[in-house]
Amino acid sequence: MNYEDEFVKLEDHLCFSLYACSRAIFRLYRPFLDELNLTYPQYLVLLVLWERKQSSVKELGELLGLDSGTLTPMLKRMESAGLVERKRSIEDERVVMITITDEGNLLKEKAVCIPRSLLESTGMTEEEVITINNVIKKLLQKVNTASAK
Amino acid sequence: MNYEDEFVKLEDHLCFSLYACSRAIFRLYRPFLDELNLTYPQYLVLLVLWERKQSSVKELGELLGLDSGTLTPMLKRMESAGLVERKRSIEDERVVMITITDEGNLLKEKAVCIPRSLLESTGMTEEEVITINNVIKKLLQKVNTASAK
DNA sequence: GTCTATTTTATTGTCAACAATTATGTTGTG
DNA sequence: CACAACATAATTGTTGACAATAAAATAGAC
Repeated sequence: MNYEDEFVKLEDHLCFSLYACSRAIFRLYRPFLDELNLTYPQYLVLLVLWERKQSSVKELGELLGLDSGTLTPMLKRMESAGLVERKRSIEDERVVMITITDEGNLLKEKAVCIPRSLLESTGMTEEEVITINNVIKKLLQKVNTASAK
Repeated sequence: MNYEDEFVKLEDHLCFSLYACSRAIFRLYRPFLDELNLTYPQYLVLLVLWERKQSSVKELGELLGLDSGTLTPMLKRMESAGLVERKRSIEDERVVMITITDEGNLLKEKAVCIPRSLLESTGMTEEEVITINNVIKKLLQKVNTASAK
């Protein structure tokens, strides 16, 4: 059977499955993140900053695959929530450095249990998740290679 | 090694991989969909309507996992683009039926080659894609079961 | 050193996602 | 019938994505 003979059904589009699945997991995260007053993308920014304390907007964008049109307003919201600081670099005034605050660091303690809670609520094993993640990471690489051309 | 010992890095979060991958594939679709003046979510709506000609907003929402706050404005945009019609059902005036127009149907011919083009640009085989899709579909089911509780 | 090209962030505008609420209509129970 | 419970869409407000553009600073070429 050929891809084009019968135009594929919704559920047979890999992109749709990924899109639906990503949003479905967002929904699982929400109750946990609500307690920390975080959105999922904000949580991702903190994941980066918990590791490295500081990052330029550009680096964040590269890591998360987001551009300044997304990050700038988001980081400003996080700044007014007291989670991060935004300061222009002195060496190069084009770059804006994002630094995590003490308050932002405190959230790490509360957030550290979230992945495990979610794991349990789906009834999956750690190994399963790692296996699937490896599949997706490989796919992501292929897609990124394709779009770079 | 335990999940919580070292708080996992960005790329080890399955949710992040899915989220990043979904957006990366959106980017691959964009040039093709731009030619049809469609966004990816609009393309998904059409995928449904190319199969069944007609659907209520509620059904669309269940199939796509989107609520009326997302669908209503989107369907209105598609209506003013001439792709669909919105009409309240006579039997039950609460439901709004979405019907595809001739113009909307015409797009199917142009869209039918998109999945294959994307496949080729990633250099993946049809089997690979189907395999990954099955993994994601299974994951989606587990996640949806978890959030239903 | 000056001019041009490049880098980096910010801004603007459009479209999506979704929670919370409202409006309207239907169904079920007494 | 009347009234409550429920179902369906629409609306409103907030946050994200991202293209396109602008603004500012730096680096490179000559």
